[in-house]
Amino acid sequence: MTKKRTTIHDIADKLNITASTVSRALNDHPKISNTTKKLVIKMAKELNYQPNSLAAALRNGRTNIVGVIVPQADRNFFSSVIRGVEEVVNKSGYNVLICQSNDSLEKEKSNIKALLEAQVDGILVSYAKETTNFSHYQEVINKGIPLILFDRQDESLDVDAVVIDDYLGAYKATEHLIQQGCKRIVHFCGPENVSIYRERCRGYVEALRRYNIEIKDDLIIKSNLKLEDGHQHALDIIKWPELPDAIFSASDYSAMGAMEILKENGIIVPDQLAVVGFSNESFTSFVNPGLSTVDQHSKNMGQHAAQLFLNQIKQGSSTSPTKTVLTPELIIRGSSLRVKS
Amino acid sequence: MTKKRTTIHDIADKLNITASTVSRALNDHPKISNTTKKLVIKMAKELNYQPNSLAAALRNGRTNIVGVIVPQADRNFFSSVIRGVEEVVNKSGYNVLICQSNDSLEKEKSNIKALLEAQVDGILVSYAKETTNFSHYQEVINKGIPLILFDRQDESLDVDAVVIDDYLGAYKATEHLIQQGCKRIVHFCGPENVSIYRERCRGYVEALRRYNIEIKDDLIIKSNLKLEDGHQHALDIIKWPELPDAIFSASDYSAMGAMEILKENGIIVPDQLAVVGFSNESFTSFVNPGLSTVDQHSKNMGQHAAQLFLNQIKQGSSTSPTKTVLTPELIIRGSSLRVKS
DNA sequence: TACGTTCATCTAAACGATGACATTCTGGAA
DNA sequence: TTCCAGAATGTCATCGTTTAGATGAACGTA
Repeated sequence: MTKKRTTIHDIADKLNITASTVSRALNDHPKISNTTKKLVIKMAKELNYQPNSLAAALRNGRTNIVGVIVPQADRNFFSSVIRGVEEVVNKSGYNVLICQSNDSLEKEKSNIKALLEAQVDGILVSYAKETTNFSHYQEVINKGIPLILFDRQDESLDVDAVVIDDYLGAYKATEHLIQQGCKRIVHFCGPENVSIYRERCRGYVEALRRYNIEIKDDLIIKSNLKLEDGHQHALDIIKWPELPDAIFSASDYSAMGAMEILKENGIIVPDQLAVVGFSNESFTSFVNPGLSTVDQHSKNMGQHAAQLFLNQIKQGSSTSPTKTVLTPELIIRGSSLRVKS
Repeated sequence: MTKKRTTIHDIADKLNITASTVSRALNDHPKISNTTKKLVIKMAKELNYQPNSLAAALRNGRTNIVGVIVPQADRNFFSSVIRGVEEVVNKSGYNVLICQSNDSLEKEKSNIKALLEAQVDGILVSYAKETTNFSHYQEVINKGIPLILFDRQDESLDVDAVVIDDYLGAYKATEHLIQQGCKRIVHFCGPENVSIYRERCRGYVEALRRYNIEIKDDLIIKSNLKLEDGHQHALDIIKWPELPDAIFSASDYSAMGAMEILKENGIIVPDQLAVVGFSNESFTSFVNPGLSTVDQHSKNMGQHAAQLFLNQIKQGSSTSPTKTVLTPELIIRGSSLRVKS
């Protein structure tokens, strides 16, 4: 049935040498003669030898696995980040272990636990919306395992991070709406504990201020930013005595949800009410009108995060954490483009 | 800096017992007295003991990791399957290692290699569109590692599989179009080496036959089924001397691509041309008109696949492979619903 | 008292790869 | 011939956990 796997000992026996020589030959150690190396490699092929990475990992404390925790892998943004990470770390011989937190703190904790137990060599995280307490990360740091945050980061944690300039993205989006003639702009604002949402809100507020538009608290709607939240907010909004003339949502999903309800109720987007989302999810280009949004250069972010990890591995724990900020890009589509008249 | 991790030996020393007793106590071995167990567990907590799963894995040949290979993790269908798998296997103490093949045979091979090297306890795969040769799977089987195929399977491989009844899904979709009065129905047909696409094509053909509609080869368009392919096909179609009255696409993406071009060219969906896709991607409900499609009960499929894996683990390699077939569900939206007149 | 049982624990050998250190061998310099 | 340097390989302990088999203590029984 299950054949016993070949080990370096089997190879050694066949060639009348020792396992350590085989090990060194396979690792291209300089002190092993070329003839031996060739013999070993040939025999390894012949016996269909597959290294047991567990044994190696146990011995030298490195698994060559990096763990990535994302809220949801089926978001275009996160899956692109993951692809970026893979691209970079694969080249250095690492594999990627993906976990989903479903935006739940509990799941995130258990993910961290699983990754630590699997002895990954590093952990890249975009934390859950629910996460407000970071003690579980402290354990990662204490263990000396490289930790890199991407997209969602926290100032209280002194670790490497890659983020986009959410402030700038939101500023650009809001400015664009203002330039389209909008004055009463609603903002769907995400959970306060997540810094990206605080920043997006700040960008929104700042743009209004710069253009001398009054900031009204009741135009800022706290939201969980899911599709259904968008539905609900839009249902509320259409009951207001005076309709706003734009929505800037911190997420494409809630923006989409709002658009659906608006359409159902005969409110014309963008003429009566312009909409801008955030993330450049793939569906934003499918819908009609196309949903204006902010692209986050996701793959780039993944590559950056991976590079930070590799740097940490090389240099040991770096002196001071590196915070990389990428510049987002405003993508203008039909949902916010008012016909000049 | 990096503190040395506590091992069972540390616990043993503190309590003046041996490591083997500690190991057994932690594993709730029946021959260990309750008092010792309690002491060990208490001390383990005190020293913040975290088992080294690598060592355990090396010793007993099981890693408690299952590998899942999907073409693309950001497809709603696949990410739901993954969630289903996770749900089931987590309960039995397994973790899930996700790999993406990007529909490339080479990447798929390297994924398999990586999973084997990581010594996963089982592999669940939906193979790449490019995959026509299954020798890399043979190695998995030879090693005695449980292999389960989902969604995309191959009859030549004698392994457990969970699929939906693609034939039935396609039949229902085509029948629905016929009942809406369509007679010239185009089919976007995926690569022949992938059985699900063969089956979908068969369902399409059979429905036409049953309703005595002539099957015309030039209405069956071979496609890679991406968004861009849909664009291209639609561009071709609108140049035909006689427009078809419906498209049944084996994928939501190519269906979407076609809809975009049709709209741009002023062709009204569904009145002039009805469209049905396949997979129930999340965007299908966002677009206008909503895209009719076939739901594949993805989470259910993941749960089933995971269960098959667990069964194999329990029973050793099963006598004869189990093929589970789930029933798909036709979801009718605006893109295929013609107003009765 | 001698002996078998049972229970709780200990001993020691794995699992497979690695690397510091020890050993052997070769050729060349003194 | 002797000695040494350096190249190539061997020895052996180690990573942390698990487990078959050995050991020993406590108890009951004849």
